[in-house]
Amino acid sequence: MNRTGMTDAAELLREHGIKPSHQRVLVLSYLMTHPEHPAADAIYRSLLPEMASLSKMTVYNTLEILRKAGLVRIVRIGDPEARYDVMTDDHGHFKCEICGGLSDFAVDMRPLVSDGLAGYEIRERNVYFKGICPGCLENKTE
Amino acid sequence: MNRTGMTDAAELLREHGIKPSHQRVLVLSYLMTHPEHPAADAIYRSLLPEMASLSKMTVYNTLEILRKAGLVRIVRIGDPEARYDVMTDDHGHFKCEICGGLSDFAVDMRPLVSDGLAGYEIRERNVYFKGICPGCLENKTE
DNA sequence: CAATAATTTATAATGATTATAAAATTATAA
DNA sequence: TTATAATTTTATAATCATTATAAATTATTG
Repeated sequence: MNRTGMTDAAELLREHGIKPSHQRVLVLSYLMTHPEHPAADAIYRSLLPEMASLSKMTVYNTLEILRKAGLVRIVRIGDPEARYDVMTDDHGHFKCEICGGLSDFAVDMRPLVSDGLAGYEIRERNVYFKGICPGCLENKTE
Repeated sequence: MNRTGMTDAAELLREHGIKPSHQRVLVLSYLMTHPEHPAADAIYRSLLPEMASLSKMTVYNTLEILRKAGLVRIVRIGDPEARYDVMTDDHGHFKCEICGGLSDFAVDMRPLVSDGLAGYEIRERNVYFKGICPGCLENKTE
């Protein structure tokens, strides 16, 4: 056991039956330490300095493996590109329509379960709001 | 005033300052009468028999105009393609991971507003669940 | 009707993602 | 260890929804 993001990620991969290759550990630990929900391309570009041989295809492959294992979730709000979110407790996403920024907010999803879904097997609950973030609101009034 | 979907759509467009061209009325009334949240291409293909000259570009243009006017909302869950939803009261979307079907369910979004969003201007609230619909659950156990 | 603006259309371009297969790495067995 | 097989990574090309552009059509106004 170790306190660095790196080995935590490796352990997490092993726990989910995924071989912790160098590239996979890089991708997962990047997601674990970057809460801004990066897109595949952003992850790729950020890791390139650390690993020049990295291919974007590997990033896509890894993200798909992580998604299937339930370790990450895809956040798709408005933009054409998918953004990735390490699975933690239920939380909502706020997308600013001006700066495009994506932030988390706490949300209790239990009261959402409605009678309209009797007979459905719910596997994932997502909440996202759109609007304007405090920073952009400030710029508008200036 | 008239009871057909057609003229209702035309009126709705006028109320929102959008000139109700034949193609725009077709697209909007199609959305109003088809609750399955069709994608742009599905709308296009469905309307082609009615209007052979229709271009897919017009469908995209119209959907963007409707979205800007707040008449429709984009639903993007998992798939690469956007699906469109006429704006009604707040409701959630359930996406079946097996058949891909999209259905609505009632949801009260008011209790969702969390203290974490103080200072944010919320313009749109979305809730979507993923899982397996009753039909696909039945097929699995057979 | 003529002139101008708005809308629609056809076509090409973009860009994120996926498919494919070759190369490299890692695991397995002799 | 060495050969072989399996897995993973990589490079390249293909796909597909969407957007850009500009020409053609339609509507509007003087």
